[in-house]
Amino acid sequence: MHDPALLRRDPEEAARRLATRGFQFDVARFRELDERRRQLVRQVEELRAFRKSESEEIARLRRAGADTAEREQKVKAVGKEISRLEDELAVVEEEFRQFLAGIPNFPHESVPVGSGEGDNVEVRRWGQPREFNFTPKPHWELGPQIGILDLERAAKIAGSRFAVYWGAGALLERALIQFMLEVHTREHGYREVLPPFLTNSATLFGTGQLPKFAEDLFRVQDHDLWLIPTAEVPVTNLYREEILDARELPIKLCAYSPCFRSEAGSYGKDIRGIIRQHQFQKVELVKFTLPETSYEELESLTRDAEDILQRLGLPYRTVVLCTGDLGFAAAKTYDIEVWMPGQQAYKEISSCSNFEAFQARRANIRMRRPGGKPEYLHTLNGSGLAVGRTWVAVVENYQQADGSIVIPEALRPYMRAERITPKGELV
RNA sequence: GGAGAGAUGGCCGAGCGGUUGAAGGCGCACGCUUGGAAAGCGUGUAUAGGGGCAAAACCCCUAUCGAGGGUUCGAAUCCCUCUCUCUCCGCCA
Repeated sequence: MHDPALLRRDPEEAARRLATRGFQFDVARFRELDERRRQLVRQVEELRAFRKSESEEIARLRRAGADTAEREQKVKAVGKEISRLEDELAVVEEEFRQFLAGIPNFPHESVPVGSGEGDNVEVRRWGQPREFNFTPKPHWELGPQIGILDLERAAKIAGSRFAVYWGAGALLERALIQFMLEVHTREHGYREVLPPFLTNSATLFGTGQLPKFAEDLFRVQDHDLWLIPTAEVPVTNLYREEILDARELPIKLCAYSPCFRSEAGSYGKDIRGIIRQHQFQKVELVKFTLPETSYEELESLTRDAEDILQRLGLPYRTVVLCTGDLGFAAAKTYDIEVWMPGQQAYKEISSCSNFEAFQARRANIRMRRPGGKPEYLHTLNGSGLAVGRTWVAVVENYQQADGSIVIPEALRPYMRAERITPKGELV
């Protein structure tokens, strides 16, 4: 959500900035709604001021014993006019609100201009993809082969885009969650939080999923409740409608949660394996920061996510998304892509974004500096990391010719094993 | 799920349908006092929208006492609906 005053000051500039990300901002429509709204507000307020003073006058006259019937009639008529205008204003305000809510965030000036994925820019690369002396298998072959991943039974009990993990596969998932949370809480300074996995629609509005992207979500029947698509949603909204003490910023939170996505409109994409699921697990990093430090914090948040891959010895590259590939609420986003040898491709495993005040304004999250007025703070988040995809990366990168999987050093304390055998056993 | 009680400013807590945006207290800020501090005294201390302005300071207006609606010339105060919290009962991991 944008500040209407800012848009009013220079709508053409706003339109120009939004055009870089492929959004057409209707300047005339904005002007019309804004004008109309302010005009109605003025009228209503003038009438209310009149009614207020007249009512006080009536009270005075009554105490003095005078007849006030005539004045009362007059004020009554004004009251009718007020409610008529109020109804009209409510319609205009709702229209204005919806119009504003549908405008995506401005890209930050450092974001490369481009029209889509192809224009994203690689900013760094870490690790050498391993040389295999055999042809590495994709996880959807290796996993079922050694009995740690079962997509057929998942389809039976839930449908496509679900997975069942057996034995060492389930443990690997659990160990990854534990490992990530431990590193972020004990070494990167995040506070762990375990939020609800269902939220109401006001919460989803705050982070920008609603009203525009309802079709990407699962909704609970007969309740105002939705399955969260990411822990970003409940965690960012923890401080909705609150004013935080600026001296306590930055606030750094991390949260494990399952994530649920309908994946409507991604029918052809990633149909094999578990890269794109209706349900997956993720450890999320969320920050609340001062406006002047949010870009530094974006850098360190991205590094915190990358650190997990480095500790696991998984090669990756980091790209900055171009204006055309940016998500609705983001001003700048880094994607971290991990090397998947079975697919011979880098695959997104984390997305780290600075939303500046865009979410804060929607969710009304503010902070106050000592002695100052409330100001909107900046919100950021990133995956640290997507657990299911990390599972895939470990399986594909650490597979051996015989079908066994070497467990990365960093995970061994959590799995109490060094290897998953070709039969899916832990040794 | 059933019955009852409640929701007021950063916090606690008053509040006859009419100068109540809201008493009082606490907290906080500034000043006086002090060698310094405490105590004491004084002053101040919500947010949003609109207007005066192109802005800031400042001034004016309007709204807000859980949310929405209603009654009334006028609602924190009366009525209705909803949400949340607490207590008891039932059910349950």
